[in-house]
Amino acid sequence: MTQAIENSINERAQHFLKVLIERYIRDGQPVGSRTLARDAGMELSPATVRNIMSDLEELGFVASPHTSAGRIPTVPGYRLFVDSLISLKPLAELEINLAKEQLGGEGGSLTVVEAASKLLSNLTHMAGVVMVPNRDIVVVKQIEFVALSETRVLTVLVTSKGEVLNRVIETSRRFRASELEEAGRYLTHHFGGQNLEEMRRRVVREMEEARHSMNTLMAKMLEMADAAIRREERSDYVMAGQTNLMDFDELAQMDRLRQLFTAFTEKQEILHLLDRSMRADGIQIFIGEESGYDTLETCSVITAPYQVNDQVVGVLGVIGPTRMAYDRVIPIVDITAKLLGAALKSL
Amino acid sequence: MTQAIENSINERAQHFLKVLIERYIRDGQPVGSRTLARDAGMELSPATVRNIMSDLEELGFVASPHTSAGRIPTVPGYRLFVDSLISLKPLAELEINLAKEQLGGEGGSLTVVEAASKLLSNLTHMAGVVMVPNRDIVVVKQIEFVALSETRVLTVLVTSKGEVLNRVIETSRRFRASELEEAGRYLTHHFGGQNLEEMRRRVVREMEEARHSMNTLMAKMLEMADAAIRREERSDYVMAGQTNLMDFDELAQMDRLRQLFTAFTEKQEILHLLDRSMRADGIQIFIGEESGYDTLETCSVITAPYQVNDQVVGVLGVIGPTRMAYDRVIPIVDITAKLLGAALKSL
DNA sequence: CCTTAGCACTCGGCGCTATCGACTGCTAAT
DNA sequence: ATTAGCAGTCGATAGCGCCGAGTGCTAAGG
Repeated sequence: MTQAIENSINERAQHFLKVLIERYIRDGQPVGSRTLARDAGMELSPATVRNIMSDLEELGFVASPHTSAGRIPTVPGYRLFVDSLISLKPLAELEINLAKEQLGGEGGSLTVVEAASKLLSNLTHMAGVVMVPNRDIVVVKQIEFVALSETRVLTVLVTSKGEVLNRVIETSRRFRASELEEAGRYLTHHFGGQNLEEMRRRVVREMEEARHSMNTLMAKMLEMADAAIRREERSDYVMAGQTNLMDFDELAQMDRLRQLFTAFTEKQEILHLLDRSMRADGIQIFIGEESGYDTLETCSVITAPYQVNDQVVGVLGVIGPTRMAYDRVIPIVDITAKLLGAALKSL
Repeated sequence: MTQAIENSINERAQHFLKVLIERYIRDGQPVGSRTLARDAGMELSPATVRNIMSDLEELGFVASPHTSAGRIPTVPGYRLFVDSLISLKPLAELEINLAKEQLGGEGGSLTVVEAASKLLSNLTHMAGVVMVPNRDIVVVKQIEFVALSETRVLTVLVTSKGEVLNRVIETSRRFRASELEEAGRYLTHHFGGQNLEEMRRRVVREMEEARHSMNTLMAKMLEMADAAIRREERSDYVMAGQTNLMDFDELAQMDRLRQLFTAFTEKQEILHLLDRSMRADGIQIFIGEESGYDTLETCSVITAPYQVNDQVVGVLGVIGPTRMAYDRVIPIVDITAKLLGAALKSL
């Protein structure tokens, strides 16, 4: 289908579309036929360009804000651009080194995920976001129980990523330290190496069995483990540089901006989007309305999954105005994903 | 000093200042002599009011944006208002019940601190903020070490609030499980019941001693405990309703707004302010420039410490434009602080 | 048939002007 | 001390004309 459209538009028109979009991304103003004729590098008069523009408009790749203004790209225009016209700009040596440095060393108290998020926002001057691995991926390494008081037990789940999930649980009966210890050993042995999802399923099943066999200790322990898992059920993300978005004219209207920032704190919509693009492989680009969320109407989102040992463990990306320097941002997202994967592996 | 100024301004003028501020807070527009004469309820002509206004302006309590506009309150004007003129509006029964409800039950997955923050922002339509207890106050209850791998040990610090601070630490040598266990028991016995600050000091001292006595195990354990404490060195806050601030005209300029939101994510300035007001007792009000931070120039901050068992454990508050309904917000902050204290006690 | 010059037309942006309305400050009378 | 009256200030709004950028269309030329 896209093929059909692409065919219906000749080489020259595509070239003009490309130049137009590049120019618009730079200046942010509608591009007129005169400017375009000059920029395109072909010896064509503005009048001819006007005819081409008319065709492009007919096909829906460009539009004009009003009769006597130049043309600006539409969403399908951007789409065609990023899919087949764009020439990506490789990162400068300097930038790559900077990136490696920031993700490599134990950058102060920042986690590597936070560092990646900041890195994205710094390099792009937009908002950077990194989704942290969720329970489908996180593998349980160890389970411990620690008695806090007569009726309160702390459940500690240690994951393969060195993260620690903990939860305080009220219990109806009192446990001896040795009981807790044994339970921890048992569960670690039993569930170690499974991801949270698998573990959750097994725990539920065994809870059933334990109930029948009237093994109170084990039933209670399973219940506690279950509670600790539930807490981490939903995945989460780390964001940086939101305020960068305030500098873009296209987001200067308060209501838009407010919607956007509300979405950032509510998190669900963004999470859905990130989740979707984790399942797909490779770089994903959502331009304006394509994402399907009203709040992102005037924004584009560029994402890339990152992997450790050939397994996708999360996704990161950048959020900015539809009019963004795709040629620069795409490589940035791409490389950051690779570097983050490498950094995580080395942990 | 304040007394002197207050004396220099007679009862009637104060009344007019009060009415002016109330009116300005409602409408957001400069108040003219005609309106004020009507609102004040005294049988005085606009001309007389103008004379009074002139006096108030001379004293610096009001100012006019330009020659032919009415008057608006200055920071000293607001100060006098909140200090001695204001008539606080008690919360409606309904609102109090709502508040109790939201802070009482285990509101879903929200911590009570998050709930309080949201409550503040909902009731005031501004930004709510709750600072969580820091290491001066948090008391250590228990210390545990869990071996993760040959060279990595998880340090778990359990606090009196049921919070769990943990940190993964690289070690140079390998420990047996029994060693870790014993170390945990020893440290718990030794440092349990102390707050983080005390504990930190002792740990540092004992680290010195241990080094001399060449007790490697103990030295290493102390070092790990120290690392875990350091991580929690800085206090933190939870914020809600930041986006509410986008609706206020006085914050509609992007650069202001950006500064403000940057301050929210950077956190230090806000933390300083909150920290200051935790040391003071009772409700604190910072009007505009009074806070001492440029970013809060057009904002006011109202804070109240909250306590558990007669000991102040944290502080909460509201951030909004200088022109806010102080008469409503002050009681809201006050009551929320009390309710949060109560809610924490019941945990 | 594609390209191009020419031309009429559109429309946003800018600056200028006039008007209106809400105030003030001052003065003089009560 | 209070007040009416009055001149004056200033922001906000609307109207007007002009400029410039850019378009679409038409007709002529390669």
